[in-house]
Amino acid sequence: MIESAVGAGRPGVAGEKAQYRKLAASMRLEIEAGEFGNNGRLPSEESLAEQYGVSRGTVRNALALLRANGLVTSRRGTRRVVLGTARTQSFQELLSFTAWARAQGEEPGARTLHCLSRPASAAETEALQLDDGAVVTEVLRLRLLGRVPVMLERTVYPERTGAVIGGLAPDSLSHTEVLDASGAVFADSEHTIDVVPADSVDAGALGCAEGTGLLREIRRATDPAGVPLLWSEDRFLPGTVSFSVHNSASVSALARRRGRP
Amino acid sequence: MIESAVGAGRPGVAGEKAQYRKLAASMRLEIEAGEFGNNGRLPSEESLAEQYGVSRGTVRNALALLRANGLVTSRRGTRRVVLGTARTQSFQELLSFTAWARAQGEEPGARTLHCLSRPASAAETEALQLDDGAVVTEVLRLRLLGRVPVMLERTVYPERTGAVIGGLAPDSLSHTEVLDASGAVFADSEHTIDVVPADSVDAGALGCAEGTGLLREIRRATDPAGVPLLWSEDRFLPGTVSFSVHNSASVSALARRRGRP
DNA sequence: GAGTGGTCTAGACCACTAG
DNA sequence: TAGTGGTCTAGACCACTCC
Repeated sequence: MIESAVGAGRPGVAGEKAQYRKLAASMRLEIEAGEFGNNGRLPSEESLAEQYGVSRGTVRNALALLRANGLVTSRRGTRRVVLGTARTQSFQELLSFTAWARAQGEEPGARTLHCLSRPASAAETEALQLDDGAVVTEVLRLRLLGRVPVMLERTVYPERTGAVIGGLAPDSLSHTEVLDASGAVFADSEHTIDVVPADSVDAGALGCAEGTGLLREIRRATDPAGVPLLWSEDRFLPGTVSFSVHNSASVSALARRRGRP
Repeated sequence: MIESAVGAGRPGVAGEKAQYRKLAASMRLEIEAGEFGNNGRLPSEESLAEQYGVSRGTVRNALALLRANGLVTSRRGTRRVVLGTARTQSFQELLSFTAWARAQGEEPGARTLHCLSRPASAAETEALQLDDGAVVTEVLRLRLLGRVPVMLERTVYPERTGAVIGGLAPDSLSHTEVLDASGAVFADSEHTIDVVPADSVDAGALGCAEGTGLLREIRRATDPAGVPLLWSEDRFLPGTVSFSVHNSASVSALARRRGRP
């Protein structure tokens, strides 16, 4: 085949998804529709390739996606098995409380308790990769589902992103969406989860007793170049949310650590 | 190249790792040693391929591993950037409290509070994919680091694995290692994390007040065929451990859920 | 022994970033 | 415009599972 590989590198139109992503989405629907049954076996890679008119490599890319999301197993020697319908959230929903709430069919709410600019602490300088003496914007917000307080959110933005956030109305909902629209691109995030006793601020805002164990999520998000975009500490009332993670022997993104973060 | 692909499918000796895994491990060391600096840029895929004498595909496999573990970014157009040294744990350490504790340089301990066989509840029948009326083995153990109680672990095994566990001495440490040795293979696991108030059993065993918020981790592990191997609920004293997860826009294994699991 | 997924190669074109 | 990662193809051999 001297004149091979003519139609490769398909995504011609900008904004069009890669083939393997479309394939993965399509297979995801089939799996969720119970096409192969629960604990059913998928067709072989080769037959999928033929069926969809793509190469085996593309099929494998698609399956790797489903594998990472915990939808199917994979092992040498036998066909893949359907593990279940692990509905993981989109990256967007994970970063934005607003987007997440809406996807759950709930009404998200926000009440800004304060929003100020100040010099970064040593820890923040480290976490956000700032220069010494840099200024950050700190926003403290109470987040609601319907009218029920659920979470207290303390977010710290570096100067550039902080400037965008600082000018917003105190009742505006999604800061993440605003940043998105301003051109910021969220690419990676690191989440740390533990329990912390409510202090007096937490207790006052969330309406719980001081000392109540709150579910804490610390997030740090970076753009595609690795530049930190925000750092945030969310404290959830017990019983309001839980986090779930899928893990496989081949790729493990979860870690347990000693003590507090 | 008519006589190409002679040396493909390398792993000749059983137990030998794939090339891309070795490559990933090697690059991981270089990154952790600060070879490219923090926020430094990696060599191009092509130059890595040449340097290590492998194809670009193999290099990409290796880099995908590092990417999933949050060590490097990747985007079209520029070289990869070092994100940091996200020391994620091996799958083994994540499943076995004993293995984890030892890797932290701590002395793991276990005290069996009870171990019994009984009919599975409806929820367990569902989670472990059992037949109606199946019997499970439930083990309740207090786990320690040094002499300090840290966690109360309630594990439910289906009949087959339970038979292996049932015959162990009450002070034996790692059930996971025993199962491993018995031929069970852990391939996937699903973890759910939230906060739960200590009940009287928790309080008595862990030495905390009733109602104290405990960090709860619910795990379900399956073998490569998707067969459930165990279900467990661990309750950690506050401040003893935290969990951390890495996430990227391309593959997200973390989800936030409403309410308790 | 047949079938299947895992690994590897070689080569191609494309989209994007940056000088 | 050159360099780089993303996507896709075609083909090969191997390790493993199961009949």
